[in-house]
Amino acid sequence: MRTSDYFISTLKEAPSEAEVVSHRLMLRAGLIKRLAGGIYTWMPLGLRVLRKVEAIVREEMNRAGAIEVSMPAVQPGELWRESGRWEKYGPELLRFKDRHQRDFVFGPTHEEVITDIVRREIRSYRQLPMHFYQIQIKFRDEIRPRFGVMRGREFLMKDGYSFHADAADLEREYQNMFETYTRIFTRLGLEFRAVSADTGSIGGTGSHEFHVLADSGEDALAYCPESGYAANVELAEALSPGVSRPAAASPLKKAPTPGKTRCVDVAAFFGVPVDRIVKAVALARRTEDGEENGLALVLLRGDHELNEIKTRKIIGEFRFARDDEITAALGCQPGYIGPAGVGIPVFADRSVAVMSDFICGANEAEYHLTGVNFGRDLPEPEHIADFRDVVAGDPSPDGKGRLEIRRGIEVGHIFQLRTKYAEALNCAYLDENGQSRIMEMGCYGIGVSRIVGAAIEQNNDEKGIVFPAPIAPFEVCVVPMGYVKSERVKTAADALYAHLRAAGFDVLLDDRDERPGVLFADMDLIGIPHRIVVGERGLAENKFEYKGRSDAEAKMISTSEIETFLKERLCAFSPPPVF
RNA sequence: CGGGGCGUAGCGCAGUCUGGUUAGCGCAUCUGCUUUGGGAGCAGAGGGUCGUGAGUUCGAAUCCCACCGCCCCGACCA
Repeated sequence: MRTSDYFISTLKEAPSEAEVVSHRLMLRAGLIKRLAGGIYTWMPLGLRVLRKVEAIVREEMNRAGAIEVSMPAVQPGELWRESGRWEKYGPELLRFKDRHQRDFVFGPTHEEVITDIVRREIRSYRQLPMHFYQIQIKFRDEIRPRFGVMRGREFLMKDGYSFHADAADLEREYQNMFETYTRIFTRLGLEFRAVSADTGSIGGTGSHEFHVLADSGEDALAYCPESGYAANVELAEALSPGVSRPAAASPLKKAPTPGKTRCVDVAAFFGVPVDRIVKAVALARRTEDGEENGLALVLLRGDHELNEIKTRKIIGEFRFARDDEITAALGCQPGYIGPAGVGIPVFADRSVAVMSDFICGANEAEYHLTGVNFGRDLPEPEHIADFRDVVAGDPSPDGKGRLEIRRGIEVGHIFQLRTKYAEALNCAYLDENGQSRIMEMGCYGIGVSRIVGAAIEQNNDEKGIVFPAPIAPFEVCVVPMGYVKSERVKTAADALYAHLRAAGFDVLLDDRDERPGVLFADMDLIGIPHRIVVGERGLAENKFEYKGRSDAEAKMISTSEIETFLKERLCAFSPPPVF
């Protein structure tokens, strides 16, 4: 491609709406344009990247034995009523009516549609297993779209659904997908990690998320370098401290702590580490039917955070209590509440259960208690369990080594659904004995458009994007110094461009009549991994100048050796040409 | 949903508090000349419903009200 025949639209300054680096760079490089909140046009350059990601995903899914289909984005509401998700999905599901006032949704996912197809098409165990996938636009009406295409409302997703006669075969395909995803993210050239994930209310035997590692990621991942354990912090278990509670040594005292409502402030006020503080989190519980079910306190160490998913599993559905509810139940505002003398259930995290002589709120405005001890000053907690997020340095749940924490962007998720949807939609087959049996089901997602944002989030510098070669919009660019002014340079650049194209390279010739600085800046910004400069200087010695996007220095390469040189540098897993 | 901020040319911004010439600056765009190895210089030009609507006023980008849109934070960390 020649830039003169193409469309490149870069900006020196990023629109002020963009906060995270990948979003800013995608706008500056002209990869995307915003149309509405969380809804973006993929401009030609960005589309090339998206298509390259898509091509790798498709190739590996096909290799793994999955079969591509394309299901409608618009789906009848009736099908969602049948699965029960019309009521359960909530406002993220975009619903609308057609001219006959029939309900429709814009699909956020396709379990209903694929299950409907399979229940009609597949009748015999002889036809199983079957794995269908598609790469298609989804819409989820996110509460708060942000970070450009990383949390957009409209996005491109690969979603696959597998159907099996039994759980063992589902397990086999799940493992197949685990390996396939590992291959996909490796080929994409990304630093990633697979972690155990929460299986939520669905249950099932397993779920893994694939995360691109980046400090700005929305998820925290716990992993153990020694044992290989890795899990989303949502899930990672905080083991019981291997110590028993020390005996009480200090008397109970009440101390004024005006204005000290945060644990760190209270700790600083008393001159003790924050892990000597116990904080009480007031939760308003709900029954399964969603009715209010009174307040409860969960006690955490001052340096720990409540894990909502774990808590939900232990005490059931809840929301955080409002200030007025807390005042009504405990007699003071948040900041000074504590477990002593309260008439509501008190739960304690394992790490709190082994504390003695601790500090906590006095349930009286502007006062905390010190030297507090279970058994002596207040009853033992009703329940002791794991309520907190793990932190760096915690022992690994598999008993070997200590955890470290890194942040990640979730780009893939594989899931053993078991029979949840198949049962709701009566998706059954006849087994060897002619008996009707419900199918086992797995689902496997990859956020194709999110990968583009995540890749940039992970790979950029002050000059712009540093695309991994397999997904760069072009593999190599030819940058002539004075294409319009120098006949010699023009001839050499044209010849090199033709030669590289014939050799199968995905090459961009920047033949714009611009100053060199403009060309360099744009090629750096859009992240082309390999650059060849054609100039009078080099040509005088029969040489081109090569520089990798992240190389510090350029090097001179003989014109006759440039093809071999480039071939050695290109990614071994080069995807097939896209256009 | 709650709090905060913003909305002026394609992008980044000033002007708004304290109403008053023809709404301004940088980048980008177009023309000419010069320049040509890291986002050039000079000269000139085009481009504006000042988010929308309704008010106050002799007069509104500026003040009042409503609405729309966008961004950030919060909706655990008591």
